[in-house]
Amino acid sequence: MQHTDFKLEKTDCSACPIRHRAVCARCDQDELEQLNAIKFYRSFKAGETIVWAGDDLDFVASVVGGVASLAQTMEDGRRQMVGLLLASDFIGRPNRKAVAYDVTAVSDVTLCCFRRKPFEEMLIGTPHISQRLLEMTLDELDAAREWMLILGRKTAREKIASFLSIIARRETQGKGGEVGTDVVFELPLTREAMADYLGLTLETVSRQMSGLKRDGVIQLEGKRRVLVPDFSVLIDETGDDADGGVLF
Amino acid sequence: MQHTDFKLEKTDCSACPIRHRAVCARCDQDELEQLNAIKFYRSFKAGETIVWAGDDLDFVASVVGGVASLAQTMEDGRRQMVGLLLASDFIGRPNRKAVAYDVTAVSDVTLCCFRRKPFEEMLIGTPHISQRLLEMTLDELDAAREWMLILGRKTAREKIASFLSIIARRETQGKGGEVGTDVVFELPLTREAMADYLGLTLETVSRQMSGLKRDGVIQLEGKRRVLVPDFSVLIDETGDDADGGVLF
DNA sequence: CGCCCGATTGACAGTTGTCAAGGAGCGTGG
DNA sequence: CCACGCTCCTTGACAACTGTCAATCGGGCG
Repeated sequence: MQHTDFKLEKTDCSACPIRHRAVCARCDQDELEQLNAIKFYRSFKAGETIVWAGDDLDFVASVVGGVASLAQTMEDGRRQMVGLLLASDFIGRPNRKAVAYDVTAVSDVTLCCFRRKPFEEMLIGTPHISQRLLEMTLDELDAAREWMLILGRKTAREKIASFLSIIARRETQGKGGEVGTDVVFELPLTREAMADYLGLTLETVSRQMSGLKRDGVIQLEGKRRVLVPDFSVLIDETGDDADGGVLF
Repeated sequence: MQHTDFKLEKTDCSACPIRHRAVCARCDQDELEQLNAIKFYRSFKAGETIVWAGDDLDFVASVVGGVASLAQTMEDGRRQMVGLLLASDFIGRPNRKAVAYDVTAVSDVTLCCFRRKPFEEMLIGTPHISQRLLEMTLDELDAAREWMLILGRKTAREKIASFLSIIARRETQGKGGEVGTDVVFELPLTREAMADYLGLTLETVSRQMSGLKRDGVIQLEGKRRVLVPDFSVLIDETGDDADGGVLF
């Protein structure tokens, strides 16, 4: 999956596509140069594991492009995704080398990695970074809590509708979201990964996708491209309050 | 439920039972005095709502004693707990007055509240607080992710066993955890609240509790007091790896 | 062309939810 | 002092949703 033409060799932050959203969002020129000195890029192919749960990670990183996941696996193979990392999201926990979850490249992924030790030292003296990191962590916590409602209380159909609306919002943000226009987006996950995200089996995911298609809530172009004729209908299917915020 | 004899009038942080674990854990004497100037105590009776989702909260707070919950409710009444706040846990999000979830006193609760505005200002210039808050938020995020595995992939019986082991760990930590000794603890939640925590119905919770009791995994003294004759048997029932860390 | 991976669909089973009845503990008031 | 009512909990019968197992489909690639 081609996510970007960002060059690994290029190290100038000012050209970085996530410059204004990542952990470095509030940094000034001087701070960017400090970060620049401790950073390096790494890429992973779709399906590759970035780190296994329990292993040490010598860096922390921002996702520059592509999609990665955090997941836990039980002894008997049951799997639950616990984080879906898109562009600008942060990987790794400061002051703790050992990672708690398997980190996997869902699509081809490029990371902007910061060597752990100097990053942790910088964190102490650079409020622009630590404040931004706190804010991002609080956002992730909120997202995790929305996700918990989905996992604990929603029906399979509501889970799928919720997932589609979450992806639609993320993928189309920034792009012109004209009211009344069809919403079209690409699913970044296979049916199996969707199942891991939603606490379902891939068969149930497939059936519910077919059901939403049969009922005209969505249309499919191929397996991955989704078209939503009326977004409010999709929202109704999520089970959430209709007034849960402005659309786009 | 009597959780503490901590006096609301007493304002000296050095006598505070959560002094070394809360958001103020790393503060020096001077910083404590600054916090002291902007703090006040509030108490809530079991069952009382502290704030409703969507309302504004003019303070942030630490739980001094008792148990509170964060929960979301769907239009049709389905409810999912998304946070269980015990002593030293933090309530409220800096720089955002509106709360996202219903905050409820599960037992009688005492809060140490900081007026929002001055706390937010202090956060900027006091790394001891912001660093501790980041650490606590990361811990909460990890807890939320463990919880997501429980909600998404575990059976009803595994959910109950997982919940019991989580509570046992929290309630008995600090107390002498002699290996081989029976573990005894008090459930802070009703069956219905456990159901909201675990994404089950209260009937299923009740049935699984009875099942674990029938199979000798736990014993019940009354409805709320639980005795675990062999903690490793309980761990087996959670479905987690046995080597998931040292007990206690 | 044939293989392989991901996706779809069907038949059936099993876990959990729903609806309903009843029990246990506790405080209140006659 | 005991009956009553209340809340919380337990248990049963049945239904429904989702999982399991299995067969098949379709597109991409060697």
